[in-house]
Amino acid sequence: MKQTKLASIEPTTTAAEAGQTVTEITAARIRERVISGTLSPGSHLSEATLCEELQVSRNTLREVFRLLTTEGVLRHEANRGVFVTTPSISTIMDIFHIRRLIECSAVSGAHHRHPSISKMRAAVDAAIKHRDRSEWLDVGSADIAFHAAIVELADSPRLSAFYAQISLELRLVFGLIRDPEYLHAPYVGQNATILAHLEEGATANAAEALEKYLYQAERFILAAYSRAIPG
Amino acid sequence: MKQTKLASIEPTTTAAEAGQTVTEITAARIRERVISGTLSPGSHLSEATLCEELQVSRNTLREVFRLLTTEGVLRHEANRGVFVTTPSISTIMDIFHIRRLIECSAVSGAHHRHPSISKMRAAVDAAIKHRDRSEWLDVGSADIAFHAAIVELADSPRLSAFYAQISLELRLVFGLIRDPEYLHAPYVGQNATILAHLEEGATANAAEALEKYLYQAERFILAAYSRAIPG
DNA sequence: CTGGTCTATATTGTTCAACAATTTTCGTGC
DNA sequence: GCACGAAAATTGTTGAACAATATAGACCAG
Repeated sequence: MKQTKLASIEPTTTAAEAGQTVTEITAARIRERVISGTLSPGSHLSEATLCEELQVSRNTLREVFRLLTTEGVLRHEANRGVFVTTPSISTIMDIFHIRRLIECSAVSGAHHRHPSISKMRAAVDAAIKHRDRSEWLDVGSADIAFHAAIVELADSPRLSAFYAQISLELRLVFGLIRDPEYLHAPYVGQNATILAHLEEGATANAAEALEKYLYQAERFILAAYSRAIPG
Repeated sequence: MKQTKLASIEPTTTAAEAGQTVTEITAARIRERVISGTLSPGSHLSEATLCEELQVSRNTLREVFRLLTTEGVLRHEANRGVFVTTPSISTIMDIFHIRRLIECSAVSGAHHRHPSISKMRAAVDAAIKHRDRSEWLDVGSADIAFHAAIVELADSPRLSAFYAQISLELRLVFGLIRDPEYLHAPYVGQNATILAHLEEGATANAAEALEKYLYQAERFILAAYSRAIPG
Protein backbone atom coordinates (compact mmCIF):
# COMPACT_ATOMS: atom_id res chain seq x y z
CA MET A 1 0.00 0.00 0.00
CA LYS A 2 1.47 3.28 -1.12
CA GLN A 3 0.96 6.57 0.61
CA THR A 4 4.01 8.55 -0.41
CA LYS A 5 3.35 9.02 -4.09
CA LEU A 6 0.35 11.26 -3.75
CA ALA A 7 2.26 13.49 -1.41
CA SER A 8 4.77 14.30 -4.10
CA ILE A 9 2.14 15.69 -6.45
CA GLU A 10 -0.21 17.55 -4.19
CA PRO A 11 1.74 20.09 -2.18
CA THR A 12 0.86 18.80 1.28
CA THR A 13 -0.21 15.53 2.72
CA THR A 14 -2.61 16.71 5.37
CA ALA A 15 -2.85 15.30 8.85
CA ALA A 16 -6.29 13.97 7.94
CA GLU A 17 -4.73 11.85 5.22
CA ALA A 18 -2.26 10.00 7.44
CA GLY A 19 -3.22 6.35 7.65
CA GLN A 20 -5.59 6.60 4.67
CA THR A 21 -5.24 4.49 1.59
CA VAL A 22 -4.37 6.00 -1.77
CA THR A 23 -7.89 5.16 -2.87
CA GLU A 24 -9.49 7.13 -0.08
CA ILE A 25 -7.18 10.10 -0.60
CA THR A 26 -7.84 10.10 -4.34
CA ALA A 27 -11.58 9.91 -3.75
CA ALA A 28 -11.41 12.88 -1.43
CA ARG A 29 -9.45 14.88 -3.99
CA ILE A 30 -11.88 14.24 -6.78
CA ARG A 31 -14.79 14.95 -4.47
CA GLU A 32 -13.26 18.28 -3.60
CA ARG A 33 -12.68 19.17 -7.23
CA VAL A 34 -16.30 18.44 -8.03
CA ILE A 35 -17.59 20.51 -5.15
CA SER A 36 -15.28 23.40 -5.92
CA GLY A 37 -16.34 23.35 -9.57
CA THR A 38 -12.83 22.61 -10.87
CA LEU A 39 -14.45 19.54 -12.40
CA SER A 40 -17.57 21.05 -13.89
CA PRO A 41 -21.03 19.45 -13.91
CA GLY A 42 -21.70 17.14 -16.82
CA SER A 43 -18.05 16.93 -17.75
CA HIS A 44 -16.57 13.58 -18.71
CA LEU A 45 -13.67 12.23 -16.67
CA SER A 46 -11.08 10.45 -18.76
CA GLU A 47 -9.43 7.61 -16.89
CA ALA A 48 -6.19 7.99 -18.80
CA THR A 49 -5.95 11.73 -18.23
CA LEU A 50 -7.00 11.78 -14.63
CA CYS A 51 -4.85 8.89 -13.43
CA GLU A 52 -1.86 10.59 -15.01
CA GLU A 53 -2.76 13.90 -13.42
CA LEU A 54 -3.32 12.42 -9.99
CA GLN A 55 -0.43 9.99 -10.38
CA VAL A 56 -2.37 6.89 -9.45
CA SER A 57 -2.88 3.69 -11.39
CA ARG A 58 -5.90 3.32 -13.63
CA ASN A 59 -7.17 0.42 -11.60
CA THR A 60 -7.09 2.47 -8.43
CA LEU A 61 -8.89 5.28 -10.17
CA ARG A 62 -11.59 2.87 -11.28
CA GLU A 63 -12.17 1.79 -7.69
CA VAL A 64 -12.46 5.46 -6.78
CA PHE A 65 -14.97 5.97 -9.56
CA ARG A 66 -17.10 3.15 -8.15
CA LEU A 67 -17.06 4.78 -4.75
CA LEU A 68 -17.90 8.25 -5.98
CA THR A 69 -20.58 7.00 -8.32
CA THR A 70 -22.42 5.35 -5.48
CA GLU A 71 -22.09 8.56 -3.49
CA GLY A 72 -23.81 10.51 -6.20
CA VAL A 73 -20.79 12.71 -6.95
CA LEU A 74 -20.20 10.99 -10.29
CA ARG A 75 -22.45 9.30 -12.82
CA HIS A 76 -21.23 6.10 -14.47
CA GLU A 77 -22.37 4.95 -17.91
CA ALA A 78 -21.22 1.49 -18.97
CA ASN A 79 -18.73 1.66 -21.83
CA ARG A 80 -18.90 5.42 -21.99
CA GLY A 81 -17.21 6.26 -18.74
CA VAL A 82 -17.90 8.53 -15.86
CA PHE A 83 -19.36 12.04 -15.72
CA VAL A 84 -19.67 14.67 -13.02
CA THR A 85 -23.27 14.79 -11.87
CA THR A 86 -25.41 17.72 -12.93
CA PRO A 87 -27.67 19.07 -10.25
CA SER A 88 -30.93 20.33 -11.63
CA ILE A 89 -33.94 22.16 -10.26
CA SER A 90 -35.53 18.81 -9.48
CA THR A 91 -32.38 17.83 -7.59
CA ILE A 92 -32.79 20.81 -5.30
CA MET A 93 -36.46 20.11 -4.80
CA ASP A 94 -35.82 16.46 -4.00
CA ILE A 95 -33.07 17.39 -1.56
CA PHE A 96 -35.31 19.82 0.32
CA HIS A 97 -38.21 17.42 0.39
CA ILE A 98 -35.93 14.86 1.98
CA ARG A 99 -34.46 17.39 4.38
CA ARG A 100 -37.88 18.40 5.61
CA LEU A 101 -38.85 14.78 6.05
CA ILE A 102 -35.71 13.74 7.92
CA GLU A 103 -34.73 16.87 9.82
CA CYS A 104 -38.18 17.83 11.02
CA SER A 105 -38.93 14.30 12.14
CA ALA A 106 -35.62 14.14 14.01
CA VAL A 107 -36.36 17.42 15.78
CA SER A 108 -39.93 16.44 16.63
CA GLY A 109 -38.75 13.28 18.34
CA ALA A 110 -35.70 14.79 20.01
CA HIS A 111 -34.84 14.64 23.66
CA HIS A 112 -33.61 18.01 24.90
CA ARG A 113 -30.67 16.40 26.64
CA HIS A 114 -29.56 14.46 23.54
CA PRO A 115 -25.73 14.54 23.12
CA SER A 116 -26.13 15.95 19.61
CA ILE A 117 -27.55 19.19 20.99
CA SER A 118 -24.06 20.21 22.08
CA LYS A 119 -22.86 19.64 18.51
CA MET A 120 -25.60 21.95 17.30
CA ARG A 121 -24.57 24.54 19.90
CA ALA A 122 -20.93 24.30 18.77
CA ALA A 123 -21.99 24.76 15.15
CA VAL A 124 -24.12 27.81 15.93
CA ASP A 125 -21.30 29.39 17.91
CA ALA A 126 -18.82 28.67 15.13
CA ALA A 127 -21.15 30.14 12.50
CA ILE A 128 -21.53 33.35 14.50
CA LYS A 129 -17.80 33.65 14.97
CA HIS A 130 -17.06 33.11 11.29
CA ARG A 131 -19.85 35.46 10.22
CA ASP A 132 -18.35 38.22 12.32
CA ARG A 133 -15.08 37.68 10.50
CA SER A 134 -16.84 37.46 7.10
CA GLU A 135 -15.47 33.94 6.58
CA TRP A 136 -18.43 32.80 4.56
CA LEU A 137 -17.21 29.38 3.49
CA ASP A 138 -16.70 28.53 7.14
CA VAL A 139 -20.19 29.84 7.92
CA GLY A 140 -21.47 27.43 5.30
CA SER A 141 -19.56 24.53 6.78
CA ALA A 142 -20.88 25.32 10.24
CA ASP A 143 -24.41 25.44 8.86
CA ILE A 144 -24.00 22.03 7.27
CA ALA A 145 -22.60 20.65 10.52
CA PHE A 146 -25.59 22.10 12.38
CA HIS A 147 -28.03 20.28 10.17
CA ALA A 148 -26.11 17.01 10.28
CA ALA A 149 -26.27 17.24 14.06
CA ILE A 150 -30.03 17.64 13.77
CA VAL A 151 -30.24 14.35 11.89
CA GLU A 152 -28.12 12.69 14.56
CA LEU A 153 -30.93 13.42 17.01
CA ALA A 154 -32.69 10.46 15.40
CA ASP A 155 -29.90 8.04 16.42
CA SER A 156 -30.16 6.25 13.09
CA PRO A 157 -26.84 5.41 11.43
CA ARG A 158 -28.52 4.81 8.08
CA LEU A 159 -30.35 8.13 8.12
CA SER A 160 -27.16 9.93 9.08
CA ALA A 161 -25.24 8.27 6.25
CA PHE A 162 -28.02 9.03 3.80
CA TYR A 163 -28.09 12.63 4.95
CA ALA A 164 -24.34 12.90 4.50
CA GLN A 165 -24.83 12.07 0.84
CA ILE A 166 -27.66 14.56 0.52
CA SER A 167 -25.41 17.13 2.15
CA LEU A 168 -22.66 16.46 -0.31
CA GLU A 169 -25.00 17.06 -3.22
CA LEU A 170 -26.19 20.25 -1.62
CA ARG A 171 -22.61 21.43 -1.29
CA LEU A 172 -22.26 20.81 -5.00
CA VAL A 173 -25.24 23.07 -5.61
CA PHE A 174 -23.76 25.72 -3.33
CA GLY A 175 -20.49 25.51 -5.20
CA LEU A 176 -22.24 26.20 -8.48
CA ILE A 177 -23.99 29.25 -7.09
CA ARG A 178 -20.58 30.59 -6.02
CA ASP A 179 -21.72 33.12 -3.47
CA PRO A 180 -21.36 31.76 0.05
CA GLU A 181 -22.18 35.08 1.66
CA TYR A 182 -25.41 35.40 -0.24
CA LEU A 183 -26.32 31.83 0.62
CA HIS A 184 -25.52 31.74 4.29
CA ALA A 185 -25.65 35.23 5.71
CA PRO A 186 -29.43 35.48 6.06
CA TYR A 187 -29.78 32.35 8.10
CA VAL A 188 -27.24 32.33 10.88
CA GLY A 189 -29.70 33.62 13.45
CA GLN A 190 -32.33 31.12 12.41
CA ASN A 191 -30.24 28.17 13.56
CA ALA A 192 -29.84 29.81 16.94
CA THR A 193 -33.63 30.13 17.21
CA ILE A 194 -34.20 26.47 16.38
CA LEU A 195 -31.56 25.46 18.88
CA ALA A 196 -33.03 27.64 21.63
CA HIS A 197 -36.42 25.95 21.21
CA LEU A 198 -34.75 22.56 21.45
CA GLU A 199 -32.68 23.45 24.49
CA GLU A 200 -35.85 24.33 26.38
CA GLY A 201 -37.61 21.19 25.23
CA ALA A 202 -40.07 22.87 22.90
CA THR A 203 -39.61 20.37 20.10
CA ALA A 204 -42.82 21.32 18.28
CA ASN A 205 -41.71 24.95 18.08
CA ALA A 206 -38.27 23.86 16.93
CA ALA A 207 -39.74 21.63 14.21
CA GLU A 208 -42.03 24.40 13.04
CA ALA A 209 -39.20 26.92 12.83
CA LEU A 210 -37.04 24.37 11.05
CA GLU A 211 -39.71 23.56 8.51
CA LYS A 212 -40.32 27.22 7.82
CA TYR A 213 -36.60 27.77 7.37
CA LEU A 214 -36.31 24.80 4.99
CA TYR A 215 -39.14 26.12 2.80
CA GLN A 216 -37.55 29.56 2.71
CA ALA A 217 -34.11 28.19 2.00
CA GLU A 218 -35.46 26.04 -0.82
CA ARG A 219 -37.11 28.99 -2.56
CA PHE A 220 -34.02 31.10 -2.03
CA ILE A 221 -31.65 28.49 -3.44
CA LEU A 222 -33.94 27.65 -6.36
CA ALA A 223 -33.96 31.30 -7.33
CA ALA A 224 -30.22 31.70 -6.94
CA TYR A 225 -29.56 28.50 -8.88
CA SER A 226 -31.82 29.53 -11.72
CA ARG A 227 -29.93 32.78 -12.06
CA ALA A 228 -26.50 31.16 -11.77
CA ILE A 229 -27.18 28.30 -14.20
CA PRO A 230 -28.79 29.40 -17.47
CA GLY A 231 -31.37 27.15 -19.22
CA MET B 1 -15.24 -6.08 -22.01
CA LYS B 2 -15.85 -9.77 -21.39
CA GLN B 3 -19.21 -11.38 -20.93
CA THR B 4 -18.58 -14.96 -21.98
CA LYS B 5 -16.32 -16.10 -19.16
CA LEU B 6 -18.87 -15.93 -16.39
CA ALA B 7 -21.27 -17.93 -18.45
CA SER B 8 -18.92 -20.87 -18.50
CA ILE B 9 -18.82 -21.15 -14.71
CA GLU B 10 -22.36 -20.43 -13.65
CA PRO B 11 -24.73 -22.80 -15.37
CA THR B 12 -26.84 -20.21 -17.15
CA THR B 13 -26.34 -16.67 -18.29
CA THR B 14 -29.76 -15.31 -17.68
CA ALA B 15 -31.63 -12.97 -19.97
CA ALA B 16 -31.32 -10.29 -17.32
CA GLU B 17 -27.54 -10.47 -17.60
CA ALA B 18 -27.31 -9.78 -21.32
CA GLY B 19 -25.65 -6.47 -21.92
CA GLN B 20 -24.36 -6.24 -18.39
CA THR B 21 -20.72 -5.87 -17.53
CA VAL B 22 -18.81 -8.62 -15.75
CA THR B 23 -18.61 -6.29 -12.78
CA GLU B 24 -22.36 -5.91 -12.56
CA ILE B 25 -22.96 -9.63 -12.99
CA THR B 26 -20.39 -10.47 -10.34
CA ALA B 27 -21.90 -7.95 -7.95
CA ALA B 28 -25.32 -9.51 -8.43
CA ARG B 29 -23.95 -12.98 -7.76
CA ILE B 30 -22.24 -12.00 -4.54
CA ARG B 31 -25.32 -10.07 -3.47
CA GLU B 32 -27.42 -13.15 -4.01
CA ARG B 33 -25.02 -15.35 -2.06
CA VAL B 34 -25.15 -12.96 0.87
CA ILE B 35 -28.92 -12.80 0.85
CA SER B 36 -29.29 -16.56 0.51
CA GLY B 37 -26.87 -17.10 3.39
CA THR B 38 -24.34 -19.01 1.26
CA LEU B 39 -21.93 -16.31 2.36
CA SER B 40 -22.69 -16.10 6.02
CA PRO B 41 -22.85 -12.89 8.12
CA GLY B 42 -19.55 -11.76 9.52
CA SER B 43 -17.56 -14.05 7.26
CA HIS B 44 -14.43 -12.73 5.60
CA LEU B 45 -14.26 -12.74 1.81
CA SER B 46 -10.82 -13.61 0.49
CA GLU B 47 -10.06 -11.82 -2.76
CA ALA B 48 -7.81 -14.64 -3.94
CA THR B 49 -10.34 -17.37 -3.24
CA LEU B 50 -13.41 -15.59 -4.49
CA CYS B 51 -11.95 -14.30 -7.74
CA GLU B 52 -10.78 -17.83 -8.51
CA GLU B 53 -14.17 -19.25 -7.65
CA LEU B 54 -16.06 -16.68 -9.70
CA GLN B 55 -13.45 -16.68 -12.47
CA VAL B 56 -12.96 -12.95 -12.57
CA SER B 57 -9.82 -10.93 -12.10
CA ARG B 58 -8.87 -9.60 -8.67
CA ASN B 59 -9.11 -6.03 -9.87
CA THR B 60 -12.65 -6.58 -11.08
CA LEU B 61 -13.56 -8.20 -7.80
CA ARG B 62 -12.15 -5.21 -5.91
CA GLU B 63 -14.40 -2.89 -7.92
CA VAL B 64 -17.33 -5.13 -7.00
CA PHE B 65 -16.33 -4.99 -3.35
CA ARG B 66 -16.43 -1.18 -3.51
CA LEU B 67 -19.93 -1.29 -4.97
CA LEU B 68 -21.27 -3.79 -2.48
CA THR B 69 -19.64 -2.10 0.48
CA THR B 70 -21.41 1.14 -0.33
CA GLU B 71 -24.66 -0.77 -0.67
CA GLY B 72 -24.31 -2.14 2.82
CA VAL B 73 -24.08 -5.75 1.71
CA LEU B 74 -20.38 -5.94 2.62
CA ARG B 75 -18.23 -4.19 5.20
CA HIS B 76 -14.74 -3.07 4.19
CA GLU B 77 -11.85 -2.69 6.63
CA ALA B 78 -8.67 -1.16 5.26
CA ASN B 79 -5.80 -3.69 5.09
CA ARG B 80 -7.96 -6.41 6.57
CA GLY B 81 -10.35 -6.94 3.72
CA VAL B 82 -14.06 -7.29 3.29
CA PHE B 83 -16.67 -8.98 5.46
CA VAL B 84 -20.32 -9.86 5.01
CA THR B 85 -22.40 -7.48 7.08
CA THR B 86 -23.98 -8.77 10.26
CA PRO B 87 -27.48 -7.55 10.86
CA SER B 88 -28.22 -7.05 14.50
CA ILE B 89 -31.25 -6.19 16.58
CA SER B 90 -30.36 -2.52 16.21
CA THR B 91 -30.21 -3.00 12.43
CA ILE B 92 -33.80 -4.21 12.40
CA MET B 93 -34.92 -1.36 14.65
CA ASP B 94 -33.20 1.21 12.49
CA ILE B 95 -34.70 -0.27 9.35
CA PHE B 96 -38.22 -0.14 10.74
CA HIS B 97 -37.78 3.35 12.06
CA ILE B 98 -36.77 4.45 8.60
CA ARG B 99 -39.57 2.51 6.96
CA ARG B 100 -42.16 4.16 9.15
CA LEU B 101 -40.71 7.57 8.41
CA ILE B 102 -40.50 7.13 4.66
CA GLU B 103 -43.42 4.87 3.87
CA CYS B 104 -45.99 6.56 6.09
CA SER B 105 -44.98 9.99 4.82
CA ALA B 106 -45.26 8.80 1.22
CA VAL B 107 -48.74 7.38 1.85
CA SER B 108 -49.92 10.48 3.72
CA GLY B 109 -48.99 12.69 0.80
CA ALA B 110 -50.13 10.35 -1.95
CA HIS B 111 -52.53 11.17 -4.74
CA HIS B 112 -55.01 8.34 -5.24
CA ARG B 113 -54.43 8.41 -8.97
CA HIS B 114 -50.64 8.16 -8.68
CA PRO B 115 -49.20 5.72 -11.27
CA SER B 116 -47.52 3.76 -8.47
CA ILE B 117 -50.90 2.65 -7.15
CA SER B 118 -51.20 0.23 -10.02
CA LYS B 119 -47.81 -1.25 -9.06
CA MET B 120 -49.12 -1.74 -5.56
CA ARG B 121 -52.24 -3.39 -6.98
CA ALA B 122 -50.13 -5.73 -9.12
CA ALA B 123 -48.02 -6.65 -6.08
CA VAL B 124 -51.06 -7.40 -3.93
CA ASP B 125 -52.59 -9.57 -6.65
CA ALA B 126 -49.29 -11.41 -7.15
CA ALA B 127 -48.92 -12.02 -3.40
CA ILE B 128 -52.39 -13.51 -3.18
CA LYS B 129 -51.76 -15.77 -6.15
CA HIS B 130 -48.43 -17.02 -4.78
CA ARG B 131 -49.89 -17.46 -1.30
CA ASP B 132 -52.61 -19.69 -2.69
CA ARG B 133 -49.88 -21.81 -4.27
CA SER B 134 -47.78 -21.76 -1.08
CA GLU B 135 -44.91 -20.13 -2.99
CA TRP B 136 -43.65 -18.21 0.01
CA LEU B 137 -40.46 -16.74 -1.44
CA ASP B 138 -42.56 -15.20 -4.18
CA VAL B 139 -45.00 -13.88 -1.60
CA GLY B 140 -42.03 -12.22 0.06
CA SER B 141 -40.85 -10.69 -3.18
CA ALA B 142 -44.30 -9.33 -3.92
CA ASP B 143 -44.46 -7.83 -0.44
CA ILE B 144 -41.15 -6.10 -0.97
CA ALA B 145 -42.33 -4.79 -4.34
CA PHE B 146 -45.51 -3.48 -2.70
CA HIS B 147 -43.57 -1.44 -0.20
CA ALA B 148 -41.12 -0.14 -2.81
CA ALA B 149 -44.16 1.05 -4.77
CA ILE B 150 -45.36 2.85 -1.67
CA VAL B 151 -42.10 4.78 -1.52
CA GLU B 152 -42.45 5.67 -5.18
CA LEU B 153 -45.60 7.58 -4.25
CA ALA B 154 -43.25 10.28 -2.99
CA ASP B 155 -41.70 10.76 -6.47
CA SER B 156 -38.27 11.13 -4.96
CA PRO B 157 -35.48 9.29 -6.76
CA ARG B 158 -33.15 9.60 -3.78
CA LEU B 159 -35.68 8.22 -1.32
CA SER B 160 -36.46 5.34 -3.66
CA ALA B 161 -32.77 4.51 -4.04
CA PHE B 162 -32.26 4.75 -0.29
CA TYR B 163 -35.23 2.52 0.29
CA ALA B 164 -33.87 -0.04 -2.16
CA GLN B 165 -30.80 -0.33 0.05
CA ILE B 166 -32.89 -0.63 3.16
CA SER B 167 -34.92 -3.31 1.40
CA LEU B 168 -31.81 -5.23 0.54
CA GLU B 169 -30.71 -5.27 4.17
CA LEU B 170 -34.15 -6.41 5.20
CA ARG B 171 -33.95 -9.27 2.71
CA LEU B 172 -30.70 -10.25 4.38
CA VAL B 173 -32.52 -10.37 7.71
CA PHE B 174 -35.29 -12.45 6.17
CA GLY B 175 -32.73 -14.84 4.73
CA LEU B 176 -31.24 -15.41 8.15
CA ILE B 177 -34.62 -16.18 9.68
CA ARG B 178 -35.11 -18.81 6.96
CA ASP B 179 -38.84 -19.18 7.18
CA PRO B 180 -40.59 -17.22 4.43
CA GLU B 181 -44.01 -18.65 5.23
CA TYR B 182 -43.77 -17.65 8.86
CA LEU B 183 -42.61 -14.18 7.85
CA HIS B 184 -45.07 -13.35 5.13
CA ALA B 185 -48.21 -15.41 5.56
CA PRO B 186 -49.79 -13.27 8.30
CA TYR B 187 -49.59 -10.04 6.30
CA VAL B 188 -50.89 -10.61 2.80
CA GLY B 189 -54.33 -9.26 3.63
CA GLN B 190 -52.91 -6.23 5.34
CA ASN B 191 -51.39 -4.88 2.14
CA ALA B 192 -54.77 -5.22 0.45
CA THR B 193 -56.33 -3.15 3.23
CA ILE B 194 -53.76 -0.39 2.91
CA LEU B 195 -54.22 -0.35 -0.83
CA ALA B 196 -58.01 -0.19 -0.58
CA HIS B 197 -57.79 2.90 1.62
CA LEU B 198 -55.45 4.51 -0.90
CA GLU B 199 -57.59 3.66 -3.89
CA GLU B 200 -60.52 5.48 -2.32
CA GLY B 201 -58.36 8.45 -1.37
CA ALA B 202 -58.39 7.88 2.36
CA THR B 203 -54.68 8.54 2.82
CA ALA B 204 -54.88 9.10 6.56
CA ASN B 205 -56.52 5.70 7.04
CA ALA B 206 -53.93 4.13 4.77
CA ALA B 207 -51.07 5.72 6.70
CA GLU B 208 -52.52 4.63 10.00
CA ALA B 209 -52.96 1.04 8.84
CA LEU B 210 -49.45 1.05 7.40
CA GLU B 211 -47.92 2.39 10.59
CA LYS B 212 -49.72 -0.20 12.66
CA TYR B 213 -48.53 -2.92 10.33
CA LEU B 214 -44.94 -1.71 10.48
CA TYR B 215 -44.94 -1.72 14.30
CA GLN B 216 -46.39 -5.24 14.29
CA ALA B 217 -43.98 -6.48 11.67
CA GLU B 218 -41.06 -5.03 13.60
CA ARG B 219 -41.98 -6.82 16.79
CA PHE B 220 -42.62 -10.03 14.90
CA ILE B 221 -39.31 -9.95 13.07
CA LEU B 222 -37.36 -8.96 16.18
CA ALA B 223 -38.77 -11.98 17.97
CA ALA B 224 -38.09 -14.32 15.06
CA TYR B 225 -34.59 -12.97 14.63
CA SER B 226 -33.78 -13.34 18.31
CA ARG B 227 -34.81 -16.99 18.15
CA ALA B 228 -33.00 -17.68 14.89
CA ILE B 229 -29.73 -15.99 15.85
CA PRO B 230 -28.44 -16.93 19.30
CA GLY B 231 -26.72 -14.32 21.50
C1' DC C 1 -26.11 20.28 -47.27
C1' DT C 2 -27.61 15.89 -45.00
C1' DG C 3 -27.41 11.15 -44.05
C1' DG C 4 -25.22 6.70 -44.38
C1' DT C 5 -21.21 3.70 -44.45
C1' DC C 6 -16.69 2.34 -43.43
C1' DT C 7 -12.22 2.74 -41.25
C1' DA C 8 -9.14 4.34 -37.84
C1' DT C 9 -8.58 5.95 -33.35
C1' DA C 10 -9.70 6.57 -28.60
C1' DT C 11 -11.58 4.90 -24.53
C1' DT C 12 -13.51 1.75 -21.27
C1' DG C 13 -13.64 -2.95 -19.20
C1' DT C 14 -11.02 -6.67 -17.84
C1' DT C 15 -7.09 -9.54 -17.12
C1' DC C 16 -2.56 -10.79 -15.49
C1' DA C 17 1.67 -10.50 -13.06
C1' DA C 18 4.41 -8.19 -9.94
C1' DC C 19 5.69 -5.63 -5.95
C1' DA C 20 4.94 -2.94 -1.51
C1' DA C 21 2.73 -2.70 2.81
C1' DT C 22 0.08 -4.65 6.39
C1' DT C 23 -1.86 -8.35 8.92
C1' DT C 24 -2.00 -12.97 10.46
C1' DT C 25 0.03 -17.23 11.63
C1' DC C 26 3.46 -20.07 13.42
C1' DG C 27 7.44 -21.37 16.09
C1' DT C 28 10.31 -20.61 20.05
C1' DG C 29 11.55 -19.32 24.65
C1' DC C 30 10.28 -18.03 29.29
C1' DG D 1 -0.24 -18.40 28.93
C1' DC D 2 2.43 -14.40 27.06
C1' DA D 3 5.93 -12.05 24.30
C1' DC D 4 8.82 -11.80 20.43
C1' DG D 5 10.48 -12.55 15.86
C1' DA D 6 10.24 -14.68 11.41
C1' DA D 7 7.57 -16.54 7.79
C1' DA D 8 3.50 -16.69 5.30
C1' DA D 9 -0.76 -14.79 3.81
C1' DT D 10 -3.43 -11.09 2.36
C1' DT D 11 -4.63 -6.55 0.87
C1' DG D 12 -3.48 -2.33 -1.78
C1' DT D 13 -1.48 -0.62 -5.76
C1' DT D 14 0.86 -0.51 -10.08
C1' DG D 15 1.65 -1.09 -15.04
C1' DA D 16 1.15 -3.45 -19.31
C1' DA D 17 -1.63 -5.82 -22.40
C1' DC D 18 -5.68 -7.18 -24.77
C1' DA D 19 -10.81 -7.30 -25.86
C1' DA D 20 -14.89 -4.79 -26.59
C1' DT D 21 -17.29 -0.60 -27.37
C1' DA D 22 -17.76 4.14 -28.61
C1' DT D 23 -16.27 8.12 -31.11
C1' DA D 24 -14.29 10.75 -34.80
C1' DG D 25 -13.19 11.44 -39.42
C1' DA D 26 -13.22 10.52 -44.36
C1' DC D 27 -15.82 9.50 -48.27
C1' DC D 28 -19.84 8.90 -51.17
C1' DA D 29 -24.66 9.33 -52.78
C1' DG D 30 -28.86 11.88 -53.16
